[in-house]
Amino acid sequence: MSEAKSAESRPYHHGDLRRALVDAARRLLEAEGPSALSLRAVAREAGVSPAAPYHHFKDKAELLDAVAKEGWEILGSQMAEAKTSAAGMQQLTALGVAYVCFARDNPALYRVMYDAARDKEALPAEMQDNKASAYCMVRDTMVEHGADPTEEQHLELASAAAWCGAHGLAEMAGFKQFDHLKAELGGERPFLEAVLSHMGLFPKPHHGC
Amino acid sequence: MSEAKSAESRPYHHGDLRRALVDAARRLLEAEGPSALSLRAVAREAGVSPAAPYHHFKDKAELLDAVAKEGWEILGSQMAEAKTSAAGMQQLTALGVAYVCFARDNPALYRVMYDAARDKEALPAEMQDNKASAYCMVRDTMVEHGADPTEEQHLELASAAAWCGAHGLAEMAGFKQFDHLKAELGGERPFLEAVLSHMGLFPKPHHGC
DNA sequence: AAGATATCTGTACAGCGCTTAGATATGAAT
DNA sequence: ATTCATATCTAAGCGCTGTACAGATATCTT
Repeated sequence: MSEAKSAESRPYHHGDLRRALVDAARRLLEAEGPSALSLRAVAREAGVSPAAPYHHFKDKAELLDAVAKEGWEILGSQMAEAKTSAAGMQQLTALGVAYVCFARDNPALYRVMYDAARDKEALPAEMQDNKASAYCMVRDTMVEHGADPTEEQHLELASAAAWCGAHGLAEMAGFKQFDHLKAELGGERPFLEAVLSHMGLFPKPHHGC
Repeated sequence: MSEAKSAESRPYHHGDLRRALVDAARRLLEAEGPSALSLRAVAREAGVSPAAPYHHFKDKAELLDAVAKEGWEILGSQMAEAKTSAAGMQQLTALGVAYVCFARDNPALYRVMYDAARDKEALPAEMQDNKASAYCMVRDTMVEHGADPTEEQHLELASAAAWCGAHGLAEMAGFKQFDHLKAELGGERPFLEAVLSHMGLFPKPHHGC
């Protein structure tokens, strides 16, 4: 777990402590969960004093923002990859599956991503970009496959609804209490796809019924 | 804000400190938000020493569990009331609206309710009861209005999907970043109902399309 | 009246986020 | 090469947190 360049001589100036801190944070996050993510623990993991991070981040929240930003980046790229590996209308389903799978496979990171968005008037610019690009992929894919791009309001509504549904499912998928349901429905992927499909969001983004 | 029976003589034994602590916690939660909910602050608000709560709760999490349990209780009763004030298929919509409205009007409490459920193998029995009763209302209402009660799997799926959708929407409704969308769609209720209805969950819980 | 028990206080400890003052290394200008 | 401004780090410390423990005080049982 520990970095610190194996005890001996780390130069006084780290080189790229900012990067090292974000990496340390993600390492801790994966290993110990979100509750272990204290600024001091991150500094420890990176092998520096507890005050060092304050030269690279205004406070703890700003460090977590940097972690969250990388999360949105990864999620975006995974969604993009999922989209190319499907065709036609199923691209939307693929996006939804990719979204929820990401949340399931990186529960701690996923929580940091949304915690960073809570109680904030606006997101830091770079994080907003990464998040928006993931969000727009849903919208764009809807347009590419039948949705009317001139019906702006309906399009926004459909995207928002899809996003809400995916997020809700993503959160529930992380709850142990849903395990019995997942089991009943035969494994996680079927559960996931079943709910997504039942939501009627991804396979049928058009109006009417 | 402060309790403490107005400075002078509170008897050494409180009478019902457990109740007082939960009330103090909910008061703090509403006034200062979830981040202000420290055990010490709750004890202060109730006018007792920082160690006193440990005679009524094993740790902080158990106090929050008690708060969360009351949250599920309130949510359940509000959903029940909403159901009676609607008829036919619209009862499901009413349930969804009531759910999301509760989350919007009690964002801090809503967060405590779900935080208490995170990373737990199983919920404390009483909380589980309150939560399950809210969950079952959705299921029951579906059965009352057209869903086939013998198709157990599909029913579970529909309920789970509805729950996921409502939770996702509830969370998003609490995010400031969605304000512009809400505004565009003309106020919060229309946004809420529009998304719920678009999700196709509540108004049409039956199969097929 | 006396003792067992439940409830509360006081004190303490380690860990937290964050601030400040001072040490050390780097890069630019001379 | 020397000097100096600046960037980056450490050490120490403040007030907060959750929690443990010993002892005080009230209530209950007999």
